[in-house]
Amino acid sequence: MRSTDVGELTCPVARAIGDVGDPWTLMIVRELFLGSHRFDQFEAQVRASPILITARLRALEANGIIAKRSYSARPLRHEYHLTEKGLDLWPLMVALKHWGDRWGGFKAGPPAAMRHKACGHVTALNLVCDCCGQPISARDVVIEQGRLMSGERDALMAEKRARDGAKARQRRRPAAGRRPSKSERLA
Amino acid sequence: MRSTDVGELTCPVARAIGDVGDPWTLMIVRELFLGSHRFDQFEAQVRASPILITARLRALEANGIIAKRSYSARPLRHEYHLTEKGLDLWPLMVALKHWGDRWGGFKAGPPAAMRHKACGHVTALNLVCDCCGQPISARDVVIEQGRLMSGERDALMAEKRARDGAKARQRRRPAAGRRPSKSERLA
DNA sequence: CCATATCACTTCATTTTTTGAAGTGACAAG
DNA sequence: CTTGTCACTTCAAAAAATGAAGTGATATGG
Repeated sequence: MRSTDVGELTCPVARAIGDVGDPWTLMIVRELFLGSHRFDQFEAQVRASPILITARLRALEANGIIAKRSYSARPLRHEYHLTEKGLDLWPLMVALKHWGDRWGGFKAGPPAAMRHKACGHVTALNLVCDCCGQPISARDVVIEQGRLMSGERDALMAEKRARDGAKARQRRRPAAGRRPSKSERLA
Repeated sequence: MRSTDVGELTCPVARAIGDVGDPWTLMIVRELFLGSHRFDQFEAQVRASPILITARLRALEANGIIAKRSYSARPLRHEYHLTEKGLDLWPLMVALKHWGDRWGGFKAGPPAAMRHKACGHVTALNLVCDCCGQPISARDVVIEQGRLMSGERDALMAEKRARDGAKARQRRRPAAGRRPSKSERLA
């Protein structure tokens, strides 16, 4: 399975990982939220080879996360901007920043801050329950998988068991034409 | 630059990406939050080759995100558990789930839900300002980069300009021993 | 005019990483 | 003593990434 194929799983987290769960893609999205829109800015800040940037920008565009906007007709040039789908990745960026701030080893404190326009204060990640407004973290919730998702997960484990069983059976009744084992090769 | 080297940048988001911004790593972290702890569960659910799983688990352990816990002495076997640092990735998972739920193309609604133990209700991502408690999204905040971070970013752009300038100068005063250009190769 | 610069890429040889299939070894259960 | 479980390792072949160079349209300054 390719890492881009994880998006085919019936799990929202896996779907998201399939679309944006790649380091360079995430770095480009970070750049977009920091206000970069042009190819050369991505090249300078993301520090990946141009062929990589091109490929990732095309994929992001194909997935509707960014859109090209022309800013010059002659020569034809465009900028890349986040769509609504792309802007909705903001909580993901905030979550990455929160974790990086806490565990990134910044002795002198966070290298950047987010100021809330409405109240004027510097703000940080604060996740609260949709319903009661209480702050929530991993231990405050239970995950309830729907039938589709749990069914798929059970099937994946069953498939693996079947594969492993078949492999063991074949080992005990070795057929012709297989790869010689290490001990056989050494003999 | 390697994608694992983005963690050397002075940006919390980049640091986080360097540690966990890889599809397989994210998938393993997802599994841990879904309650998987063993190698064969990762193999079945993440669907990556075992060598990949091994490499990622080792990296996660080296980074202090997971810890091995032995559950059987003979044969020696261990499970992998999230440390405090790992558990702090929960908001990241919630952010991925939120985005996947919304944009993953699930026509029949989210395949899984999070129930808040305290209030008993199904909850979803809800980011609020630390200070005033108002919901916040991308447009409600301004990013304020510290000198360290903005200085580094300016330096990166300056370096690129310098490289590009040198490249252009060399093209105009071509030296011996360089790679023949396409037109020269065709002639 | 013409050298220089900007911007958004493309090309390509070499390295690195990943895949997929098979193998290994310790042990447990029937 | 046969079958199965679990946690990996090995390896060749395929795919992806790196790093350096090249391209082409156009602007800008002298």
